[in-house]
Amino acid sequence: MARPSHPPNADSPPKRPRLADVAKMCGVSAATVSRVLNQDAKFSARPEVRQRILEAAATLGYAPDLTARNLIRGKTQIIGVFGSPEMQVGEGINNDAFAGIADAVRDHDYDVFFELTSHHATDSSLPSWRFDGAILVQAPPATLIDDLDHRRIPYVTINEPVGQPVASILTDDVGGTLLAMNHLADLGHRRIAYANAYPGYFRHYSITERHGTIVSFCQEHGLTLVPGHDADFQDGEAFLKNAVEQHHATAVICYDHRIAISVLGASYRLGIPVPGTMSLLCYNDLFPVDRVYPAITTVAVNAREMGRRAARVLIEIMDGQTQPDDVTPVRLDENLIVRDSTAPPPAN
Amino acid sequence: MARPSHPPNADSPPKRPRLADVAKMCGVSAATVSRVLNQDAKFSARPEVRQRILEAAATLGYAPDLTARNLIRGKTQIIGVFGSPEMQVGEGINNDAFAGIADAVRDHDYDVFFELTSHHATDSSLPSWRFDGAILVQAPPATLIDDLDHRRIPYVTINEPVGQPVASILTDDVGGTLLAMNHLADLGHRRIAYANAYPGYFRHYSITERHGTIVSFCQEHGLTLVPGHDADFQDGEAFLKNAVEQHHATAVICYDHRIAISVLGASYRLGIPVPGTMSLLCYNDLFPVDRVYPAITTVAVNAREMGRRAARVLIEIMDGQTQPDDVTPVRLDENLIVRDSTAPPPAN
DNA sequence: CTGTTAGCGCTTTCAT
DNA sequence: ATGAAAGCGCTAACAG
Repeated sequence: MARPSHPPNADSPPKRPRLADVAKMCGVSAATVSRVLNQDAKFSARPEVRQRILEAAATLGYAPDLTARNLIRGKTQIIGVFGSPEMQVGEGINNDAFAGIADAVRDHDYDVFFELTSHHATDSSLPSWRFDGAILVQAPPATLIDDLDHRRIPYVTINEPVGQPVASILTDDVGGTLLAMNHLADLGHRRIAYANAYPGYFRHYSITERHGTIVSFCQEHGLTLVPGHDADFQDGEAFLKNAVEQHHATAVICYDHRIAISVLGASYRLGIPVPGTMSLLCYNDLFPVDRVYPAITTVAVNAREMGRRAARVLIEIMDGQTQPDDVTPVRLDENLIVRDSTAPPPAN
Repeated sequence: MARPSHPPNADSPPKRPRLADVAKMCGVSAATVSRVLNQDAKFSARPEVRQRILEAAATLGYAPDLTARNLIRGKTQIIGVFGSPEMQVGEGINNDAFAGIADAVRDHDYDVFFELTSHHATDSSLPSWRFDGAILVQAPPATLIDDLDHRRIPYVTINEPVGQPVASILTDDVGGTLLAMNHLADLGHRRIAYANAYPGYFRHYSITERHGTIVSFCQEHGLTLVPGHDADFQDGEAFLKNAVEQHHATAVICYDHRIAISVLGASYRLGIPVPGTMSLLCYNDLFPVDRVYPAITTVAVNAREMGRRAARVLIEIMDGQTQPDDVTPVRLDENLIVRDSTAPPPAN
């Protein structure tokens, strides 16, 4: 049983109505229809004609072909958002960054699209699309960057210093790490462990920045960074057996919230009280760090603000309000949010 | 230090090179350039000419204007993905659904874009763009659906039965709920509590389906569903005080993983052993249900497969391989994943 | 092998 | 107040 509107042997392939169809139906020219439908300001049509056009358009179900409109206008009013091929939209801070982009764009006449299919079988990296601007979230493929440069499409980068963007928004991981380390040092911790990134994580400057800052802080302040800090994170229990049981760390810093949750789960399995025996702290103030028990102290990356800033700068440039003279990389502060998982080390 | 490529006082606004520019530079026609650059199969150019064209294009930094190409080809090869205005891309099962869409599209000549800015200040709901097809993930605004119908753009819906899609992919919440209930009943639970959705959640058919199925299962099997099951979820501790401490439920089902995490955290604060005193079970097999302690038993919605199926069907229809005769709503099975948070009720 | 020509569907002067 | 006409940049017949 076929749908009435779509007979299988359709003599008339359901073709979308054109501007000319509406014009013909009303006995006016296409130009007039265009002007009426676009509510052209400096133009008034006879009410009777206007009415006829509106009705005809509705009857036919006319909708303009945006491809044609974009061609003649020379722009699409679309901002493309791109990430690395491995990137998950819901992963880590990305979701917040997107929300920030949406915040900034809300009152402007732009649409924002995120590409879901980063890696293509096809050769060309840019999609069959024309963007007026782009936002790059975390290391997109080099070919994409080349393509953007090539096509003279302005772009800003979030959380990744690549290409020749018109602006670049980063987060101050060094500063955030210092907040965390000072917090632990102030509490009296002297033996620290660091649960580094998962091996599967794509390389990111935050990995080296966080680790490097922790290492140097410990050196400068005479703290002990127990072995294992430079290995990829594999498993919560193995990590704690080494770091806490064997090397007596009293505080564990995790590269991100996911690792922290795994470590916290492992602490229960091994019977290590948190924060009694071991304090726990991680980067990324994301679900579910504030809902687990104990709630986890975190270094918060303000990803939403990063998204906002990025989109705002890009829009200013696209609207011609700003010249992309120099790329001034913005570094946003990170915050320390102290919760229940950090406390002074055990007395013994 | 200004960028060499972008002198601040540019007399020549950096205009993108056109096909004609390349043609002129090579002393050939635009058509020839087009054919060479598009690697037209049934066409061979003199190697010398081809070489000249390639070089000229590279020199000028030529990239085709996709808007024009799309106009003449009459299609964009783009699939748009839309969600409700409130929807977060990283929220719940969305991320998996997107991954599934990407899976399916990978080997096809389509690009997929997700709209990040659902609610516009402008009147028109569809962006200034032309899609060849669309995938709707969770109740998009009615105006969008009208627009799609209007523009004769085929679309499929995921997890939301709306509009007149060419296909519709749903999940079998009734079946999943029965798996969960039977599991608890088999373990010997007789007093069940249900932590329903947060008030902020946008309405979704799963809310009524899950709740309704639990209610009727309890009735039919003589189980007690303790009070509070029809109220919005507010707070883990308040919920447990009522459900477990006051009404002696031995098992708690949560509408989703987020609520389950809150309830689990509250169980620690209130000193209620899980699963010793109270079993815990939730929908959505998402981070971090398998990493917390105890790992949570879940009803898994296969969102990735939903995304795959949706995209696959849509592509088949867009490629003309399938006629959208009747919309046969697909209902995908849910799975029960038993972990450590469910056990027989206490003996007393 | 390659150039010429005719549009794709719409917007926008320039006339009337 | 409205129509005619000229493209936007590219591609695809159709010639040669």
